[in-house]
Amino acid sequence: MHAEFLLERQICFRLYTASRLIQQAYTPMFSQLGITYPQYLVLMVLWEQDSLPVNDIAHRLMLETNTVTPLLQRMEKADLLQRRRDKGDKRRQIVSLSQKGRDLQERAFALIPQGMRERLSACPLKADDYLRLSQELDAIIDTLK
Amino acid sequence: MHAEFLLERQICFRLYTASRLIQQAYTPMFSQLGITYPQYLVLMVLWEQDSLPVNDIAHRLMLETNTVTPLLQRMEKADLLQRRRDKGDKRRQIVSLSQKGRDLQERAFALIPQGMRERLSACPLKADDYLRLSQELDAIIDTLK
DNA sequence: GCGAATGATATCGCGCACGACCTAATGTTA
DNA sequence: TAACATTAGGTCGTGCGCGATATCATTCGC
Repeated sequence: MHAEFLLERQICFRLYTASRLIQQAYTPMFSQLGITYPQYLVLMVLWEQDSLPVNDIAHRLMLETNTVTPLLQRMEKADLLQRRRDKGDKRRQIVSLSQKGRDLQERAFALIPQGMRERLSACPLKADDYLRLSQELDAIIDTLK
Repeated sequence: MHAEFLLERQICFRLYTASRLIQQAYTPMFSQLGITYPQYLVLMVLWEQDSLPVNDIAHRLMLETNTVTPLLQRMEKADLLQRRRDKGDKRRQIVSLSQKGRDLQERAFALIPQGMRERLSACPLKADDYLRLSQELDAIIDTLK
């Protein structure tokens, strides 16, 4: 078996697996909030800046609009946000948080970081390691995007 | 905004994004082979050891059988493998590569590692960085699994 | 000012992931 | 060996991701 064949499996398979397991670790917390991980990402964007067009949300999450549109539709049905046509440019849909969506921020603050810290407390990585890891992932992301 | 709220987003969002972008980078190569990334992972397992029960494949990929079963069914329909009942334990399905599945290994050897090396050639990370990255991802995976 | 190009969003189809639940075969134990 | 627990695998429903394509508003070139 070619060595690089295995190495290539190492990085890609580990990224894929780590990403899945992190999402699984989040799931119980999100269930309490009545949302999913991608929905949480959308909320993070809107908590930082409300009333954005679909494209802006998609770009910030590096997702396609054909992923984000149905996501937003489900979130609108769950009364987490509203969508309305831009008066100036009628192609645009402006997405804004509902009161329920805004209220979720505090509950998420209380649950998520604490929950993840506990879930990862047995992990030997230190703050420095996480920082370098972030930067290395950014390098990969910048290369591929 | 709480610092740890952002940090937590850093790691998890980056893992999620890097994993997606890597899969996107693979997609054109897999299209040439007529498979998908998860199907490639199954093939990697079977190329290493053929004729495994469903559970073994699921465990090696850290997936649930309710993910793997439909995956294997699609692969069987595509004539990449066969499934047959174990004579000894009739609960078990033994999964074996077809000739087409075996033949794919060489074509994958020729395409995938080379293709990914080119795709990531602009990435500043060196061999050492990838090795440490692998180990750090393993630490996260071991903690969460 | 009008047709073509561009841009923003939506729709459709397919293949994962996974929680919840089901079925059948095998083990286990009294 | 009858009763119960466990194990292997499967079905179903839902929510992503994303390639391909459609729709409609805006802008651009002439």
